[in-house]
Amino acid sequence: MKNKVTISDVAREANVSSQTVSRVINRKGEISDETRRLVLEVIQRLGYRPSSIARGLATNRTFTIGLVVPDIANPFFPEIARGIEDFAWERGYGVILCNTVEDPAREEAAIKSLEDKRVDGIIICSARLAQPTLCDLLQPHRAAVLINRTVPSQLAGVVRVDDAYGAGLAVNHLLAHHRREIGFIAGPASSQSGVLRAEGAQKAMAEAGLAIDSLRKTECKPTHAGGLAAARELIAGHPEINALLCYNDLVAIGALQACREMNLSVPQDVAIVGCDDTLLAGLVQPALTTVSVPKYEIGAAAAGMLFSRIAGEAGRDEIVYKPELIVRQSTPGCQ
Amino acid sequence: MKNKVTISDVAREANVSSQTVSRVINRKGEISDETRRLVLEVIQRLGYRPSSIARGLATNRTFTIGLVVPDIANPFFPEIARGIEDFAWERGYGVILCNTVEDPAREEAAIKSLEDKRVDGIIICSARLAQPTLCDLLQPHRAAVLINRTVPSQLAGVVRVDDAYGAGLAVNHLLAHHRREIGFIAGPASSQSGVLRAEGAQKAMAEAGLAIDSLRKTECKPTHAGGLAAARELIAGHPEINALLCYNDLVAIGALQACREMNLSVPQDVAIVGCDDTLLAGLVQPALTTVSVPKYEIGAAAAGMLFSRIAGEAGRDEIVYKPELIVRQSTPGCQ
DNA sequence: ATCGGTGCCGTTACCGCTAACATGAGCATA
DNA sequence: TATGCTCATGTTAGCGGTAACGGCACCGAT
Repeated sequence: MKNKVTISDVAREANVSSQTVSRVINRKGEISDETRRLVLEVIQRLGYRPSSIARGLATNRTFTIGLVVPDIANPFFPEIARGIEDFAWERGYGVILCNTVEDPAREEAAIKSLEDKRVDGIIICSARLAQPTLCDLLQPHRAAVLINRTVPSQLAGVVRVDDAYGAGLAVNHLLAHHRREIGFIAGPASSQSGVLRAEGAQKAMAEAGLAIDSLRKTECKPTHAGGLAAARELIAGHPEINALLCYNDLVAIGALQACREMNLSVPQDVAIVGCDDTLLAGLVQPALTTVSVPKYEIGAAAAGMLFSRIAGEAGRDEIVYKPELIVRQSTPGCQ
Repeated sequence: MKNKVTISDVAREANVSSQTVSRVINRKGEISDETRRLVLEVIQRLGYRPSSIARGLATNRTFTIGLVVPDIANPFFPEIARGIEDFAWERGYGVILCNTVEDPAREEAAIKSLEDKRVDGIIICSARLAQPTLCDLLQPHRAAVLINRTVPSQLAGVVRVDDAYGAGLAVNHLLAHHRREIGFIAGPASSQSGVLRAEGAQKAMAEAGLAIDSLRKTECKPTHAGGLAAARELIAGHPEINALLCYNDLVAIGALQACREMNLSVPQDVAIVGCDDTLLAGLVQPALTTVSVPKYEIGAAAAGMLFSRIAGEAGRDEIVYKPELIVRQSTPGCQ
């Protein structure tokens, strides 16, 4: 690596002050065409690239945002990340990616480390931290947006899916096909989405005149393996179950596998509903009925909201997407 | 956002010089226990967090690396990204993620923007740029590692899969089951992996005494849709085809769908082999025979190599993983 | 008494850039 | 001629840290 060309090198070579060079780069203030051309030529010739870190120190802006996700290998998140990154890229922003691997300590450390890096804002997907901790961590950031997690709006904007509604859609679909013994594999207890979906499901059950505790519920890791284990256990404990509502598609696919192992056919013996409509859902056999959410759009919306907040503009501080039920082969009613 | 606490604030409050505070933070030089305790207490009390950007300017190190991938939404990359991020995280490094969306101009711009951000090193997955351009872009970086792309070793380390070998495995498997009319859906022409796999496949064909041009080859985007379109076309043009070797699992799943549309049964009429062994491969129906590569390990190895190069240590500058053929239901021979 | 070491800490200068103010030329106006 | 404006550029002083060096007290050895 050669020594980097600095702005003073350019200034010296072009025989102007470095302030003039700075003005040319940032298109600020008045510059004669002649000087501008000269400076640009020298920049080109020397291959000068301004240090965004020095600039960041001087301006207190880094043109970088932080993105915190539980696990980018979970197919729910890459599309969101794409939505965010595309939006940010167009505006000249970079994105620092942090995985928390479902570990609250790492989540906390990640948010702090982004603070150290002086990012202009952060987006946290599916935060798992307790509310007071989360608020404390959000506080020092210039701007923040949460995805699928709520928090007082002066601390962060929120982009979320109406999880309760989505769960209601799924439950009503199952009830309509006479599946009343519904098991709910709820994902991590720390997931707000999981909690809201449980509430939505229970509400739908209640509205159908069923006892609220008629929903068999269990927790699990939001992975294929987690779903497999949870489904085995839930079905073993409640053999009457004829439908499973799952935290996400991965969990649902784990449940699918559990059914296969137990010689239960899907959807005849057990109907299965996933969540998120990831690529997987349409590809497994039987194809998964799932509650679909617009992942890329959520990412883009979150980025948009973050930039508004960075700019200090007052805008909407909550965007709610209505999910949609995609009926496929893992539940009855698919023609 | 409150004003950030600076090192001078801490110094003033603790009644020492900021240099002393710096020494405490960085565990450099000799500090009396008493002073250390005092300083740490003040840091704690004031909630001081050193600005890594100011530090970066002073030390010329940012503790940040760049990661360039074609598309994080392609299931091949998130696991690699996880391998990299985990490794980096443990060493106190952050990762800036850039998607190129298969656009060479964006790839180029991304590599330059990472240079501007003064990352300590970059990892580029599946670079699609032409060799001279790529080399020019690598040059100014302190350290670089490429995944599945080769380049002179003083410019970058390389972690790759032996693609030719993997393609050979797949072809030999097909030939062993009397599939000689093999179509190859090669992915983007700019993908070095695609090119190497084609060579490996052709070599295996030749070794079996078949004409080298007996491999029907076509290009496509590395996506589900790309595979679907390419398979339709290839099969329509060559109805004798009884096996398809695909660029990756997504493409293979597209091909699977094309076969379904054309009423060709898999594997009886057409055998299909994917590549990468992503989560999808085991979940689709029929489950996909695929050439498996250790994605997480590749990511971790690339990060390890990058840190060695950042530290200026001479180490191995090429690591090659041998892929493995996972036989599932989309080809004959799965019991 | 002098010297050299070492433990502890402060001072100064700079990293590469920009904000804010200063300067000076040229020109129209009073 | 003096005044005030605009335009184009230079100068100064940081942003928040660290590197490099310097200073001083205290100690044992000569």
